[in-house]
Order: sequence, then C-alpha cells, then structure tokens
Amino acid sequence: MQDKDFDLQEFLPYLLNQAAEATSKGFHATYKTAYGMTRTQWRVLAHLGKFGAMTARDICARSHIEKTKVSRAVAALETDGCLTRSPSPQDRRAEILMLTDRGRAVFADLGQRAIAYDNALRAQLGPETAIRLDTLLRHIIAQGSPDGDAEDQR
Amino acid sequence: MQDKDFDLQEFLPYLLNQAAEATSKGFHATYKTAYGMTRTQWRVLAHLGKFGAMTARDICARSHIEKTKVSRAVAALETDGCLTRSPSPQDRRAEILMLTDRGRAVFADLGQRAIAYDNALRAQLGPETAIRLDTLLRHIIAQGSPDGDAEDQR
DNA sequence: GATTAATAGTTGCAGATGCAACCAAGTCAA
DNA sequence: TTGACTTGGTTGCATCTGCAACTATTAATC
Repeated sequence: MQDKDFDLQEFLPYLLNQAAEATSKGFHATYKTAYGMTRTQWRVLAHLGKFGAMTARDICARSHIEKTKVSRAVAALETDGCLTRSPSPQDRRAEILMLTDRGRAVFADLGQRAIAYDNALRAQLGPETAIRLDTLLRHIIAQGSPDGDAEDQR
Repeated sequence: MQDKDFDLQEFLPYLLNQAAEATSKGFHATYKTAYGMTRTQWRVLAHLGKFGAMTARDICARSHIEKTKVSRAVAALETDGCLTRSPSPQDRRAEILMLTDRGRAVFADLGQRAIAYDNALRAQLGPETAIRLDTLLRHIIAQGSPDGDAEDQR
C-alpha cells in the first residue's frame, strides 16, 4: 500500500507527545518546586478541588488515571495534609476523599497559576487557534486509539 | 483577573497529554510485544532508520530526547543487535551509530505498521482535520512552554 | 604548552510507573 | 447460608525516568 519509509516527524502520536511534553514542562516545574508534587498528585488535587469530595474510584473514572497511580497520589497528598479520607457509609471498601483547608489553599494557588499559564499558552497560539485545538484534542481523546481500544465505553 | 476556579479539563497541557496517551497507547503495545522495545528505543530506531548513521548527540538534537535516555536506548538496541557503534574519526569522544541489517528490518516492519496506524488515526479524524492538527502541533512544539523556556535555541 | 572550560557519553541513585497479585467488602444465586 | 464472582483499594516488583556527578576528549585562552 505504501512504499515510502516512515517519518517519525509525521507520526501523530509522536507529535502529540512532543507537544504535550513541551507544554507540560513549564508548569510541572511550578508544582514540583512549589509543593514537591508529582503530576498525578497535581491532577488528583485538581479533580478534588474542582468537583469536591469523591472516592478514588470516581477520580479514576473521570480522569482516566490508573487506579494504582491514584492510590499512591492520594497517599502522598494525605501525608502532605492536603486531603483526608473517611469511610463511605454506603460501601465499607470505599473511602471518601476530601480536601483539607490546606488542600484547598494549594489548589487555589496552583489553580490560579495554571490559569495564567494556560492563558499565556493560548495567547502564543492566538485565540481562535487555541479553541480549534481544544476541539480537536477532545475529539481525539473521546475516540481513543484506532485499533479496537474499546475498553473505554465502560 | 480571574475568579472562577480552575478546570483541568480546559488546561491545554492536560488535554495534550490525554490525547498523546490515548493515541500512543495502541502503538506502544505493538512495538512492545513485537520487539520488547521501549518508547525511547523505538524513537531512536526510527531516527536512525530515517536519517541514517549519526551520533547520539545528533539524535538528541533532532528529537529533543534527553541524552541519558538516548544513551540507554542505544545500549539496549546494541545488545538487541539492532545497531553498531563505531568511533568517530573526527572526535574520539563520539560514536557513530548505524543500524544493522536486523535494525533495518525491524525499522521496516515497525515503520509500515506505524504508517498504517497513523493512517487509521487520521481517517478517524478526517483528512483536513488531521492536517490542521499537524500544523497546530508543530507550532506548539516550535514555541515550547510560555515561561521563558528559552534553552531551546542552542 | 599548560590551564581552564566545554562537550560526548555513561552511571548511580532516588523516584515514578505499569502490571499482576492481593485483601477485604459487596453482590448474586441457589 | 454458602460459594463463586466482582469491585475498591493497596502492595511488590521489575522497569523507566530525571538529575547530578563523573570520565575522557576537545576547544579556548593565556
């Protein structure tokens, strides 16, 4: 079907990764140096900050982060005093995760910085371009990988 | 300036990461199960396959992969019999990396599969959409992160 | 030529990650 | 109730990664 040889520079997954790394790098430095946080920790915090108390399972479902990562991030955030766990009344296996005051403060701080960072990024791109990009990315995320990666309809 | 709280789902780095993960996942499985390769190994192989013999330094420069990762990937590819090193005549510190027959065969195989994978991805998006996305991503990659991440002009 | 700085590449170490195995609690059905 | 199965969450282990330190060589400066 095709006989020209492969060029990494035109491989969509590669381009996406490069772009992701390029844009993540700067903000990663922010939450790392300011709070010694890992990316997963930051994401878990952001979910709890935005959506309020929920269980680890819920975080997994919303964020597509693996449960192992969530588990460890939650443990770290707990020892950092950013969240507390309390047993779920409905299900004794589950724990309800809730940000502490400190957790909310950290989220407020990083959230503001993230917004500023995002604005700067989008400004570089130009406003409509940024919006188009958003749409495209959401589209891709919703679709997943082409070869029957179907376990996402759960 | 802003007083609504932060939403991860609108954070560009996050969206890019999600999209990158979603699209990488499938092909990662391919090179991993077929050749036990790591992503970095695959990328190094792809660079050498596409551009021919070069030094590790060159790979770093072209790909923006960290030298540590390149070093280890090269070592692994060497023990897999995919490439050979030979001392550079100009610079006794540097080594010229060159694919072996096996390396070229692996690259040919994975390259074809990658092209197919990429085509499938782009088909899902629709042709013009895919092209627009390409442009945007390259734009982002060229710019880097907004906060003076200037060490790229070296 | 001797000294100092820069560069190609490797290595040690401390995290971060993915995967499979695991525990405890819930569900379902006979 | 008992037993088979699922599910929320944790842990062990075997990588993969990032960073700083290091060796050997080259370049620059005096």
